[in-house]
Amino acid sequence: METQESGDSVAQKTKYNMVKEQITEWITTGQVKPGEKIHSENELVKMFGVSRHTIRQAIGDLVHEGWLYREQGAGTFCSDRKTETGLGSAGQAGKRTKNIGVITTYISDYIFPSIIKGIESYLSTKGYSLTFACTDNDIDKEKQCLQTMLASNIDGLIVEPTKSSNFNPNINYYLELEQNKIPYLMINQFYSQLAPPYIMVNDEKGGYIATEHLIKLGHKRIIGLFKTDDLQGVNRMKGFIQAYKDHAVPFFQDMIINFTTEDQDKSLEALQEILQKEDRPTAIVCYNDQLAIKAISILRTMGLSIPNDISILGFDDSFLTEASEVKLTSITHPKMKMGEEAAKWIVAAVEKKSKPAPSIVYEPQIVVRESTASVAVTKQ
Amino acid sequence: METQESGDSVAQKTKYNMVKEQITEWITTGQVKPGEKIHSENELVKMFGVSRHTIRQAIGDLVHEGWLYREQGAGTFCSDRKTETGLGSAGQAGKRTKNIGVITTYISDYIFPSIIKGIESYLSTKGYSLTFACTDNDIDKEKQCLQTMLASNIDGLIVEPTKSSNFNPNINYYLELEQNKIPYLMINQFYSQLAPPYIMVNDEKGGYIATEHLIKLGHKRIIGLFKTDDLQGVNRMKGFIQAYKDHAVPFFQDMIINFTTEDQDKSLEALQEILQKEDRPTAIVCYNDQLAIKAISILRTMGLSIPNDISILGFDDSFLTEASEVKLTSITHPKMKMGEEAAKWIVAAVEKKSKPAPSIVYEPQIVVRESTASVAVTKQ
DNA sequence: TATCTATTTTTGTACGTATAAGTTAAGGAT
DNA sequence: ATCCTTAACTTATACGTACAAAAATAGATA
Repeated sequence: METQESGDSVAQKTKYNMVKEQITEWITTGQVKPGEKIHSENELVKMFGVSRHTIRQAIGDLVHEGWLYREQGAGTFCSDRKTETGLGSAGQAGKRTKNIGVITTYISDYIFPSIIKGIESYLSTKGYSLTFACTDNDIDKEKQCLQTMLASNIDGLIVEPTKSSNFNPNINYYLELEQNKIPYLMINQFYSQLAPPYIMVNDEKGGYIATEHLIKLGHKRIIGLFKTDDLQGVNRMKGFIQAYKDHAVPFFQDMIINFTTEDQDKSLEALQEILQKEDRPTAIVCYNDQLAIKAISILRTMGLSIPNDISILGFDDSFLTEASEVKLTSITHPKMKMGEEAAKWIVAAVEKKSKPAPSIVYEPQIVVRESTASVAVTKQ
Repeated sequence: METQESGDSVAQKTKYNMVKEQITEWITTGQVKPGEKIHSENELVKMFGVSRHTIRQAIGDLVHEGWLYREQGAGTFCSDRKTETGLGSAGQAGKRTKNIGVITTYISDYIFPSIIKGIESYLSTKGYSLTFACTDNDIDKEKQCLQTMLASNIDGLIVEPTKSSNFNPNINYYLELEQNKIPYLMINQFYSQLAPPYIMVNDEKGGYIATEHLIKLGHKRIIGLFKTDDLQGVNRMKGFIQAYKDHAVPFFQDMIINFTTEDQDKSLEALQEILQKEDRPTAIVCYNDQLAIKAISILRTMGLSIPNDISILGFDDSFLTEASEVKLTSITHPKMKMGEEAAKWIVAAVEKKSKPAPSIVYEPQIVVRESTASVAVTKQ
């Protein structure tokens, strides 16, 4: 054996160390840039004339040291490891909390539990814990939530924006997150002032296909109930109006009833009034299933039958669509899947600081059940 | 239909992950203390019946995560990574996280969002953050949740026990909490092996008054559907039987249909069978509103009218009681209030370590709606 | 007793093989 | 052109083997 001297703080002359040195050289000399793919394991096996096991050991080390990251089935990539050069060697000292914050507008409401379940189920498989807060759609409470999140040491944040259609006074907290290099992701809606990464549903299209469905069934007087303090409601309303336009159905301003978090009940009163008029509408598009269920309850007390007298349609395709006797036609929302993908996104952003990972927009679909029918059946 | 599945994957069931879990368990439960040597690789090979490669992969991961360190020729040792958690209680330099952990069995299910909302709303007023995890009523996942909680620095823990009627193998984690002077509180149910502080509903009384209500309406053949893997279901069943006894109504064993988390659907099939018999029951007591709604759906398909042909009754007085066309008679559950009081209790326990603060038992009440009626109206 | 030596134990490096699981891209059907 | 299936590619897991290097142990010797 001849490996005696060699001064050695230069890392022992093991094969896997030589591979490591070569790969780090590629990175430090810029031959491989952040985000770029390096050679596959099999290629490296041939290049270095060593076994795959040795290559994997080298790459595994470099992943732990922050030089590279791997994606099963895709390849091994160079990471943008400028942030934590110190932590890599320090090791122990770094507080590896593995903690993701989640802020939603509501919790007890019907689709949020599914979203959170999706987030939680993914995070738990990755050993992350989930710190949760909700704003009750109140911007003061959002500020408080953001402060709490910043005080605890979260590695990433998933936010559902509060009152996204209004100006948001808490933008500076999000900028603070950016400064601290804490990635964040918005779901369902986003603050246009920020241009953040987001995962959401194409709500405008949802509103469009919902309304189009009714128009194609022959309806001409369709009422829309929309929430206007978040972008989901505003976008659904946009699609609603667009469908009217595209199909050349006469549209009047009083076919839309707007409401906000604070005056939700008044919208139902307004609906009741309109239904008592002479030429009452033949269909209703509701902001979501929850509102639709309430509307159905009112329709019942008024002695109107669904869908014979009037068609009604909700959003989010929640379990409520099946709870009522008349199964509710609705527009899909990924819910749990959205939660999972949001969690996946944020973990990826936390672990490999380089990857931008694009925003996601889900295309909604209509699920036709019993609550909508052709206007032909009704008296018209 | 509802896209439920796919939520599981308990940290992926790879062999090396199982080895990792076992070793981290030794550490978190204090069976191996910092500086102590763990079993050698060859011993672990025999213990787990896996190859040395697999053992090395598991240990390698744990070394990178900071749980262990290795010394060639000497062995593998537990590292003293308690620097952070230890400091937390010591209070040095005051990084008061003010963090409360919450573990529930479910999240998307109907009453849990309300409980969590109650907890969150109180904690936020006190400046605490909430770290959340759920077990899906699976003891393996409960173990994982407890590990994650112990790894992050929580000041207190609120737990809804998983499968509380069975023996629980994770007791040692709760004992570890006690050793670390981290207060915890159980809600809805509790592990009798532990005698912990708890906040729950008198479920036996709930089962009793529910059944008594039906008996007083003249029903004599009342079916009970109860979940038997948690104490809530078992206690409700106890009350059910007691009511039969006290009112001297003939009781037969086949008047009870039992089910567990895993075979919930079979109970509904069993119900359907019984309903097709000659002397079919005139009333049904359901474990909770969720099950009652499903049962109602079955009754509808069988052409049975509620409450004329059959009375039905649920538990928890959830929003589901109002969602259906026939409003559901149910037994109250404090839900959000329970969450608030649990949060209040745990914050008090964290801030003034002296106060024991007694356990709380809520007395349930019956809310009579339209789904139960006197047997006189029916044919009998 | 103290010290050196040989043996054993334990981790480290390195090779081989096989199968599973995820991603991507090409090709075919609609 | 669009959607779906298939195949090829890539990483992930898991089994096996062998030998090297460092430390601990036991035994022999001074």
